Amino acid sequence: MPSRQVVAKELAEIFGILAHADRIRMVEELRLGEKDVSSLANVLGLETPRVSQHLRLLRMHNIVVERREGRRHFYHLTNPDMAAWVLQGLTFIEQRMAGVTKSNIKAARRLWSEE
Amino acid sequence: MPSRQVVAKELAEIFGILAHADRIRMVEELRLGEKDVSSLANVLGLETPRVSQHLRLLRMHNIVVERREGRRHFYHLTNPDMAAWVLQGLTFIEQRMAGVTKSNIKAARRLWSEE
DNA sequence: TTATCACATTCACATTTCTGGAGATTCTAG
DNA sequence: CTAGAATCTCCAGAAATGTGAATGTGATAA
Repeated sequence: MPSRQVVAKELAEIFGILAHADRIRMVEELRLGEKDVSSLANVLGLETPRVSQHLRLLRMHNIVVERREGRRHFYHLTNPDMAAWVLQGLTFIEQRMAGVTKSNIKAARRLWSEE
Repeated sequence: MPSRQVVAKELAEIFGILAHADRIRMVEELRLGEKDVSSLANVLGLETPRVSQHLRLLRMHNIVVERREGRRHFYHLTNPDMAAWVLQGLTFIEQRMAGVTKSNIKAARRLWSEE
């Protein structure tokens, strides 16, 4: 198969994994460093099983890395730059403006850019 | 709904639309300017109905813009920067290396970076 | 050691969404 | 009207989602 097709397929897979609001928020929550499952669940307002399943997917695709400490499982981004890259995608929703106010975008950009 | 959730949902939608190898290749094919449906179909080795379907999706989400000239429909990227952004995603598959050789990635990067 | 709690993962299942192919339909130029 | 170009419709098979229940593990106490 031509390299373009192979690579496009891989890219599509990455996009597919990030094609979920919960997982996007997880990537952004992990932008500054590791968090354990229950903190994530708490911050995102989700049940632990769901968070765990999302993490499994992210882990299987090497987007996050797990570190165990006692009974807690900490996760961090394999490549912290990914959070910024995802955030850059906001550039392309500003123009569609479909039900998304600019203020919402600004707010999110601000929140996910804080150190 | 908190702005972060709203924005994450929108971002997820963009990612979802790009989560298809054909559509990624289309975005890259359009990086330098407009093309009509049959040229796209030809370049990508797909049937026109399928290309048209993909374009419909991209159009509905303002990722591409249509321009008609006679019986031909030309499409171009709403924001040409998107092609570069998508290409940047390659950064994150280089580390996974799951069945994708580095040479494939380099080749694709080269091809989709040509002017 | 055993019992128990806390944290996390996995399983099973109903539901939803995505996909891709074939054919019908619309639209336009000549 | 005719032919070519592109789009739309329909549907069965595949994949992703979400929820609750069940199962693992590590720490802690008796």
